[in-house]
Amino acid sequence: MMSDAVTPPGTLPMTLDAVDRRIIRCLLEDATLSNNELAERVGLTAAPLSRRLARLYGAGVIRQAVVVDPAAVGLGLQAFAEVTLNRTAPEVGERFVRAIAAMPEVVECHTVTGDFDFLLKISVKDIADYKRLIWNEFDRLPDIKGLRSTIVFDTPKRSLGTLPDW
Amino acid sequence: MMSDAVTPPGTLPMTLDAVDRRIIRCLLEDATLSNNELAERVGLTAAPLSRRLARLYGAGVIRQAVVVDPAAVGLGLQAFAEVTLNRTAPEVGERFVRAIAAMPEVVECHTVTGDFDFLLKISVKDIADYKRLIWNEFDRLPDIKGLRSTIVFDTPKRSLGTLPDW
DNA sequence: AATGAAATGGGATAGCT
DNA sequence: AGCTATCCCATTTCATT
Repeated sequence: MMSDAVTPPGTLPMTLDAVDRRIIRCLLEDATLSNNELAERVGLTAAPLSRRLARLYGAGVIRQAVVVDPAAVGLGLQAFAEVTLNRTAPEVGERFVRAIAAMPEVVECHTVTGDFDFLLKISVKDIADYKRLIWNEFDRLPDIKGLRSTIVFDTPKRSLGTLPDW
Repeated sequence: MMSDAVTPPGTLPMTLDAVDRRIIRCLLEDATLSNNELAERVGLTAAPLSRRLARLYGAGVIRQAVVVDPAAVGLGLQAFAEVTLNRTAPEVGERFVRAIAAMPEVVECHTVTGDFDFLLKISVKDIADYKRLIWNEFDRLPDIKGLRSTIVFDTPKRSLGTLPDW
């Protein structure tokens, strides 16, 4: 099979071969693997593996992260908010993005197609905290035409990364 | 201020003090920090920091992860799908969860309040790939009453973890 | 009980074949 | 890519407050 040349953001195009993909797969399954364990699993020795890893990290294909368990730090409630703006001018959207950038409760902000403009993912302590966020923070923002909240019960599936079926 | 006792999933309750929180904050900002750098930033030496880290990882408060840049591996399209089921029996939902668990394109699945049952986050190559997923995979599933797609233009904010304003 | 200093052990990486 | 050697980093032990 051919290796597709792909372009990480802000970097040069990079070609991933089958070994690179196996490396990524293994790391997605277990990010705590040592280079020796990882090398063994992908059928390599430590040195070339180390070089490949450096390439992948350097090109921005993968990056290390530390994930916090929300409940463990007192964030018991997740929600999605569909936001519609009065888009009278181009800078309305940019102002909104700047505003939510300053709100730590807003964990993700996507601009989307459809009958709303932004889909936000929000992480707060509890329902009271969510009410405070909506009433005291969002309702202060200008140009918000509509906001629909969807509370998360639970999350039966979450995979930090995915790969096409190579 | 008091340290709240919190309960990571499947583990014993754990108390996080101010130093723990600073550690977590620093790691969220930069997961590649060495223990020495991290120790310096939180005002500790390497030894006690190492112990605190072991505690945090052991209790499941934080965990290491490797994040893949979707575009870099050929996944150029993100979407959200709001799914409504014919919930005639309790096992309908469970069957659905099992089905989407086998679909690598479904990166997240949340059960939610509101006028749909599941919110899915989906990561695919392009629009053609998305059509294939919806038409060939989802439309084969029984009990799906409705599905509304929302395509992501871009993601102006994404923070892998958040902390309450301690 | 938790910190800091020092030593030890292991893993990651660079040079070479 | 593999082997080897080096170096750096993480961790453990111990003394200390």
